[in-house]
Amino acid sequence: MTSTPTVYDVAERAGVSIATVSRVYRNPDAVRAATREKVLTVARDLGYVPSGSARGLASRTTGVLGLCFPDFHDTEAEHAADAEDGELVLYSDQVIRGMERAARRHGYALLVSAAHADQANRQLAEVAGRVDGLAVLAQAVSEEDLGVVGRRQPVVLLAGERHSGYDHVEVANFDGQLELTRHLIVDHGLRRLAFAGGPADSPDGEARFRGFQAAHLEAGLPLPKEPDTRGDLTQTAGRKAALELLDRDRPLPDGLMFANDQMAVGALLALEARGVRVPDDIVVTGFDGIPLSRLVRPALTTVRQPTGRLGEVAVELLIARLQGRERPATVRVLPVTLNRRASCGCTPESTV
Amino acid sequence: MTSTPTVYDVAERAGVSIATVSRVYRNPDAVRAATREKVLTVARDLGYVPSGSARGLASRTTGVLGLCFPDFHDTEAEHAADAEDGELVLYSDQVIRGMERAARRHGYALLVSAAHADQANRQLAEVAGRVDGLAVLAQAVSEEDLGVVGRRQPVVLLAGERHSGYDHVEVANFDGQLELTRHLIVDHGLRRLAFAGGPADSPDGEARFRGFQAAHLEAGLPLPKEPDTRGDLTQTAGRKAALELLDRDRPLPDGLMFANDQMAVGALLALEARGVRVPDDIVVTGFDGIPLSRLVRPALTTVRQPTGRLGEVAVELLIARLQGRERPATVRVLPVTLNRRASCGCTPESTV
DNA sequence: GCGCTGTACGTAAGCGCATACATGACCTTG
DNA sequence: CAAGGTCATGTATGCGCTTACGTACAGCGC
Repeated sequence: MTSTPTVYDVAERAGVSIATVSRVYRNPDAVRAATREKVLTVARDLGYVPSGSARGLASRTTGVLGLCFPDFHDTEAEHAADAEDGELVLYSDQVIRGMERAARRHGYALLVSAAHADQANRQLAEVAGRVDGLAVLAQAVSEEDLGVVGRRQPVVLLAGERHSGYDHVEVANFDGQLELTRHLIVDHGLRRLAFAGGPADSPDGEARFRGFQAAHLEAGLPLPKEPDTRGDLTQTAGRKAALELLDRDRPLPDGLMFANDQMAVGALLALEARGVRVPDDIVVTGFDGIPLSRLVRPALTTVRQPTGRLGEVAVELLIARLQGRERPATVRVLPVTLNRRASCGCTPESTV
Repeated sequence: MTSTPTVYDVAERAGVSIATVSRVYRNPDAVRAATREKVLTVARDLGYVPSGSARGLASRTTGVLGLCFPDFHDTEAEHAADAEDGELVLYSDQVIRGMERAARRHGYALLVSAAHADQANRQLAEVAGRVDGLAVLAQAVSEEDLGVVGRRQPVVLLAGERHSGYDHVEVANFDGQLELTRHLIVDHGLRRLAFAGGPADSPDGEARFRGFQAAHLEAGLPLPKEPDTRGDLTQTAGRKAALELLDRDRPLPDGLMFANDQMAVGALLALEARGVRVPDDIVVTGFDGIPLSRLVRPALTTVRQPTGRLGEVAVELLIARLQGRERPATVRVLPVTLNRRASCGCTPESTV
C-alpha cells in the first residue's frame, strides 16, 4: 500500500491542473469529454479515490447523515449468542434500513452509532462532527448534548419524547392502542382487559396505555389508572407478565394487551405452557407489527407501525432542512394499522 | 443556525491558541487541568463540535469503518409495506449490528451503504473515500472496483466468493450442511432427500449443496448432481419449491432440505396448507438459524451461523491491518452449530 | 483588423484541524 | 546564579480538496 494518490498525482499524470481533476468528479459537464476520459483513465490506473475528508472540509458538507440509536443489549450479547436476540433489535434495524434507503435515494450515506450510555456525549460529538444531519432514535442522547449538536446541524428525533425546537417523528401510539382496544371491546364484546405496559419512562409505552384508557372511557367502562403490570418489553418480560396476571386476577381477564409484540409473544408461549388457549380462553394482543407477530401461532393481533417509514421520514425532514427551507420544528405522526389475526379470535388459527 | 464555531472561535474566547484547543480533545493530558476546563466550558457555550472532515484531513484517518451490502428488495419495499419484508434483511442487519458493536468497541463508527447495482462503483468510492477500512458483504461490489479500493485501504470480504489477495470471512457452509444432512441420514435413517438450492451464482448456497452431496458420498448413497430445484432464497421461493417437489417426486422424498431458513419457512407454510405433516410425513430443514426458525411451528431444524460474528471478525481483521501488522490475506471460517428441532423430528412440536 | 462573448482550463486561496517545532516560564542542580 | 531540563503553550505548516476568479483562445460580427 503505497501512499494513496491525490488530485495532484492524477493531475500531473493527466497533464491537467488539480482544478480540472476536481471538476471531473464534481461537475463533469464543465470539462471537455476528451479531458474527462483522460482524467478518469489515469485515476483508475492510479487507484485514485477522492478523500471524503478533504472534500468535506472544502465543501463544508459531508454527504452523510447520522443515526444514533440506543443499544439495548450489549451485555446480553455475550451469553446469548444463540438465544433470542435479533428480535428486539429488529426495531432499530428497520429504522436503520429505512433511513439507509432514503438517504441513498437522496445521495447521502448513513453513519450509524449505538449510544452506549457511559460515553454517549463523546460519541454523539464523534458522529455529529461527521454528518450533515442527525437522527436520534428513542432519546438515545441527553437533552443537553442535543442542545450542543442542534445548534450546529439539523437534528430530528424519532419516537420517544418530544422536545420543543426539534423535528420529531413518531407513530400514532395512542390512536393505535385506542383502536385496538376498541376492537376488543366493541367487536368482540370483551369487558375485562388487562394491560401489560413497558417501563414507566417509555413515552411510547405510556402513550399506548393512554389509548387503552381512552377506549375504556369511550365505552363507559371503569378507567384503569395504571397498567396492570409492567415489563421491559422483552419476551421474557412478557412471559413473566402473563404468568403474574394469570395468577393474580381471578376470574381471568377476557384479554391481555401488551405494550409491544415481544412481550405478547412471550406471553403466548407462557400461556401455551400453562394450557391456556388463545383466543378461546383469553385474547392476546401486541403492538408494533414485527414480522414475527405474523408467524407465531396463533398469529398475533397487533398494531402495525411503519418502522421503516420512521427512518424515511427522518431523512425527508433532514434533507428539507439542509436545503435551507426555514420552517418551525415539525412533528410528524405516522399512521398505524390494525392487524386483526388469530390471537383475538378474528381469524381461524390455521390461516397464514 | 449561525455559522458553526471552529477551533479559532473557541481559542479566542478561551484566550488560548488553537493548538491548545485541539490538544484538549486529542491529547487532554498535555494540557493543564484548569486550561482544559476553561476550553471545554467555552466549547460547550459556543456549541463547538470538532469537524470530522478537518480532523480526517489533518490526521489522515477518519475513525470510521464502512460496510457495503447488497440491497435485495428496494423495489418490493414499495408494494410490500406490510408484507414479509424484514426477514431476508435480517441477515445483513445482523452483520451491521455485529460490525457496529465491534467497531464501537474499537473506537470506530460505522458507515453503511447498500450497493444498488446501477451505480455501485460510484457509491463504493463514495464510501471508500470516507473510511479507514471497508467490509464488503456478499460480493456487493465488482472485482474491478475492489481493485481500486483495495490498494487504498484494508478491505475484507464477507461471505460470497473468495478473492485472492483479500481477507475473507465466511461461515462453514459446507461443514454445516454436511453435518445436517448426515444427521438426517444417520440419526433419522432417511434415504431420499431433496435439496432446494439458491441461485447458482450464490457461493454460499453452492457450498451448502456440496455439503449435501458429501453426506451422500459418505453414506454410500447415490450422489445428487444438482439441487432438485432452486429458488431466490425468499419465503415465496421456498413455498414454490416445496409445491414443485411435492408434485414432482413420487413417492415423496423423506426430507426437504433448503438452502436457507427463509425458503424452509415458506415451505412449512405451503406444506401446512397442503395438509402434509412435518415431520411425520416429511422432514424439513433450513440453514442460517434466523430467529424466526425457532418460532415457526414446527420449529425448524437448521444450522445456525454466527451472523453477528461475521461483522465482528470483519472489524478485527480491519483493525489488525490498520494497526499495520503486515500479513498475508487471511481466510477465517466461522464454525456453525446444528440446531435440532421439531421439523426433523428431534423435538416434540410443542417445545419452545 | 478590432472588440466582444463564451468555453475550457489554470491559479490560488482557503476549509478546520493536527502536529512538529519553537518559545518561555519555572524548576533543578552544582 | 548560570546551565540544563521539564512542562505548558504558541507558531506555522500542510493535509487534499472546492471554488471564485483569472486567463487564453476560438469564434463571431462589424
